[in-house]
Amino acid sequence: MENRHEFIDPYALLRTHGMRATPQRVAIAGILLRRPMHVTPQDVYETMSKRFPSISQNTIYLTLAHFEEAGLVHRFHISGRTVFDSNTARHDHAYCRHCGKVVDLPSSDIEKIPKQITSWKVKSESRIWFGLCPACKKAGVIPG
Amino acid sequence: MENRHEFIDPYALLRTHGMRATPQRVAIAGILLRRPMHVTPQDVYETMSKRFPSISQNTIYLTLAHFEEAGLVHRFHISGRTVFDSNTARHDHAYCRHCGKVVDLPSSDIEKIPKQITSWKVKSESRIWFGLCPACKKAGVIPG
DNA sequence: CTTCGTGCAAAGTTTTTGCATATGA
DNA sequence: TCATATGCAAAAACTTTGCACGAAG
Repeated sequence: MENRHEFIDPYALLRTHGMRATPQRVAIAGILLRRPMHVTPQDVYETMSKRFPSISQNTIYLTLAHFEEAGLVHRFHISGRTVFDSNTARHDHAYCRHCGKVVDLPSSDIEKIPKQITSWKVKSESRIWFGLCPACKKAGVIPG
Repeated sequence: MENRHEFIDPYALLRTHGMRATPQRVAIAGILLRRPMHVTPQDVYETMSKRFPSISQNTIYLTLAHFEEAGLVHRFHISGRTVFDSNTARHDHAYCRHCGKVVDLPSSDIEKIPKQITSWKVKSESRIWFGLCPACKKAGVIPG
């Protein structure tokens, strides 16, 4: 979160962003504070269910949306899946078509906005490389 | 389809790609042959339903998958939606966060594959610019 | 005490699957 | 004829919504 890899107290982080620090949120923040930094809502739900067996999907989605709004995570989409990324700095991604692994890459050189959309209000840009990660490549997997 | 803007006989196109030319497929090919070139499965379903009231989602999905496999269209994802693109040449996209409009852009300069993924088998790359199209920008819309 | 978060349950979307019938080549 | 497409129906996966209770501040 916020690209800090050192320890951050989830409770304090929530409070400084004006969010109530419930046990569920502290736990979700704890997940997002560590690597891997790319999780789907389902990933979070499964992890959280171990510690909070009665937690609801609703709580996961609402909490992730709050975190996003507070700027603590970024939401993006790869291959139809929603992914939350605790690395909020501008960067590109590589995505393994077989195992779904996501890897951060430095952002491409900033290029000027294409002339076709100079009349747009451009907010962001995303670049994704698709392929097979070394493990899946080695396994000879032939993805769809 | 195949970046041809001139008229192409959907029937012949299907046959030359080894696909049976059913009325449904001919009609779907007809949709994809014209602009706008970006459609979701739901778009296709709604359009097709007018002419084939009993057509099923199943047929839409299977047909689009066949077209994709034949190389007649490309499938990609923007903001969590599946989009089929009849422009199969390499290119980038701009996406309006408010109205969902998709615009083709020339592809970015081909850059060398990032060194972090030189051990991957890279298959493709996608770049999307997000923002507000001129109409939505003018309307003062403030998207999420 | 008051607001906000949570759990529960239901519904909405999108996509996939299974199978019997229909049809193009 | 016969492999393949289609329609129908159900299921699966993901996400959103509404509401009453409970907990944080």
